[in-house]
Amino acid sequence: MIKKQLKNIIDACFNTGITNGLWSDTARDSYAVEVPKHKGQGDFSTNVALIIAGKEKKKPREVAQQFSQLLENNEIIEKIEIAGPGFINFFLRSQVWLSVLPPIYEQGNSFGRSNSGAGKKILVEFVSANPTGPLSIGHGRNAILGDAIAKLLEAVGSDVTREYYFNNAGRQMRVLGESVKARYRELLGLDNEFPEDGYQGSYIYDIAESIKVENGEAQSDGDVVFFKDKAQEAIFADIDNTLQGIGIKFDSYYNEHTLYEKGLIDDVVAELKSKDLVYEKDGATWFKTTEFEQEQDRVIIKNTGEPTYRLPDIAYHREKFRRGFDWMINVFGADHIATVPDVLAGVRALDLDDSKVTVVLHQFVTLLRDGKQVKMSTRKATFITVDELLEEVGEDALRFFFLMRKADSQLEFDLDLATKQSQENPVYYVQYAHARLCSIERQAEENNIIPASPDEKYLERLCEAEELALLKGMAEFPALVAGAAQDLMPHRVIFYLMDLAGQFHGFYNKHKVLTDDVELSGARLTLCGALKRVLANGLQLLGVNAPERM
RNA sequence: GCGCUAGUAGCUCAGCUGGAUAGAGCAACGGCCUUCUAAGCCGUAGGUCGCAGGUUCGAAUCCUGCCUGGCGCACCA
Repeated sequence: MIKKQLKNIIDACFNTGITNGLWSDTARDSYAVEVPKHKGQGDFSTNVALIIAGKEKKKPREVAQQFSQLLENNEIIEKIEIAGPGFINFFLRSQVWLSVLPPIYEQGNSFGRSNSGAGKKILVEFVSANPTGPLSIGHGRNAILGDAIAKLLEAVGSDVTREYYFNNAGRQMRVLGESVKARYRELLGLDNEFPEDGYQGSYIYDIAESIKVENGEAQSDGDVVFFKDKAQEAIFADIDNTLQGIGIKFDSYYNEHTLYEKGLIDDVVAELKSKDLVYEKDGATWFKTTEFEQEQDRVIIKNTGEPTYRLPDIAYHREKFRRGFDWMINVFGADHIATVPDVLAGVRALDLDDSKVTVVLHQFVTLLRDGKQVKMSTRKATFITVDELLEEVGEDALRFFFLMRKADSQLEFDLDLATKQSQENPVYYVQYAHARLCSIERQAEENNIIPASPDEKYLERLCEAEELALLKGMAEFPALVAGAAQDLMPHRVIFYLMDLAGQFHGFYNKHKVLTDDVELSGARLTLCGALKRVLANGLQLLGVNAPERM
C-alpha cells in the first residue's frame, strides 16, 4: 500500500516529465518500483531513469537527476539518492510505516486478502487419483499443493471450486477387482490365480478380509465386478479419510463415466470429425494432433472401439468451459507431462481458448530412508502412503514441507531427518514466533500493560531499525499474497513467513517489549499484535496451525 | 533420438516480470539463558550461479550450442 502510494508519486513525475518535454512516453509501464536488496539503498528504489535512458539513448544518471528534481517536497519521502548506474533510491520518513497498523487491526483475519482476483470463477483440479490404492507420497504433494493454490485464489477473492476427477472403469480397475478376488479365494483356502500385474499391497488383503467377513464363501465364484465395486468403495473411503486427515475437502467429484452417460464423448468425436481433424487407420480413430504443432497424430479410439484416455480428457475440459470457468487449473505430477499437449490441442480444436487452462506440473518426491532413495510403485506396493507420512511428521510439518519448494523442483523428503529432527523443522520456526508473541500478550495482560491504539501518536516511538523492518515486512504481505496467487506459487508465502519470523526473533532478542516505559511498551505491544495477526493469517493460508503455546 | 523440467555454498533449496556487493535453513566453528518461551539470537567460515558463446548500460535470470540428473515419449491412465 505504501509502495503503491510511492508508485503513484513516481507515475505523476513521469507524466510531468513528458509534459515538460524531458522524455517521451515510451517507457510507460515498463519501469518498476522495488525494495532494494541491500541496506543503504533506501526503502524503495526505481529503475525509471535507466529505462528512459535505455529507450532514448540518454545518460541514465542525468535522467535520474532530472527526475529527482520533480520529486521535491513530499510528505512521505525523507530523502532521495541517485545511486549506481542510475537508480533512484527513496528513503521514507519512518512514521510512514506506522500506517500499516490500522488496516491490520481493522481487517483482522482478512488482512492480506484482497479482491485482485474477484469475479473470477476458477476450477482447481487436483489429486484425481483413480481408486486403485491408498494415496502415495506423490499424491500427497499434489493434494497439498492443489489445496494451497485454491486457498490462495480464494484469498484474492476468486470463486474457487476444488474438483477431483476420477475413473472407475477400464483396465486398471479390472485388474484391481481380479486382485481382490484372488486374495479373497486365497483367504478361503481356495485355489486362485493372482493376476500377473495385480496389485500386491496389503490393503488388498484387508478388502478381501472384509468381504469374507461380510459374505463368507458366498462370493467364491462372484463376478469380478462385484470385487471391483467393493474395492473401489473401500479405497475411496480410505482416500477420503486421508484427505480429511490433511484438512482437504473437495467441492465436487467428477466421474469420467458421466461423460459417457451424457454422450459428451460422442459429441467431441462428431465435432472433430466435422472439422476434418480425425481419420481412420488400422481400425483405430486418430486425432490430427500434428495440426497443433505436435510431432505425431494420436489415437483417440482404439480398434476395440474403446476411447483412449485422451478423448474423455478433452471432453472433460470442454465440459469445464461449458460450466463457465474463467480459469481452469490442473495440478499434475510430472508423469502426466505427455498428456498436456494433447488435451490442449483438443481444446483448441474445439475453438476454446486454451490460455484459460493452466497446468501446474510438479516434479516427483524423492524419498530418502537411511540415506538411500526408495523407489516407489503402486502396483508393487513399495510406496509410502500419505497416512504413514502424516503419522510420522504430523499435519503441519507435512504441509509445510510439501509447500516449501516450488512445484518445478524435485522434492527430497528425508524420512530420517523429518522424524528424528522434527524439532528443528522450519515449520516450528514460524510457529514458535507466533507462540512467543502470544506469550508476550499474556504477560502484558497479567501486568496490565495496555497496547497502544493502532493510530496512537506515541507509536512514533517505534523507530528502532528492527521495528521499522517489521512494519515494512508486514506492509508487503497483501501484495505478496496477491502475487503468489496470480503465479500459483504457495512457496513464496512460506519464504515470506520464515523471513518475517526471523526478523521478529532478532527483534525479540535485542529489545524488550514489556518495560517500565508505559508508552514504549504499549507501542511495541501493538506492533506485536499486528505481527501475530500477519503470521497467523499467513499460516492459515497454508493450512498450518498457529499455536498459542509451544 | 525427441519433448518437458531442473543444474546456485559441503547438503536441501530461495532468488517475483533482467538490475546495483548472489541469499536462507541444515551441517562446521566461536559466543549469548538470575530479565517477555534458548524449538531462539549474534558472529565466523563457505560461491568461477553446470560449461561455452551471444543479446544489453547491466545476465543466476533472456537467446543458441554442449554436458549432467529427473520425468515422459502406448491403440495404459
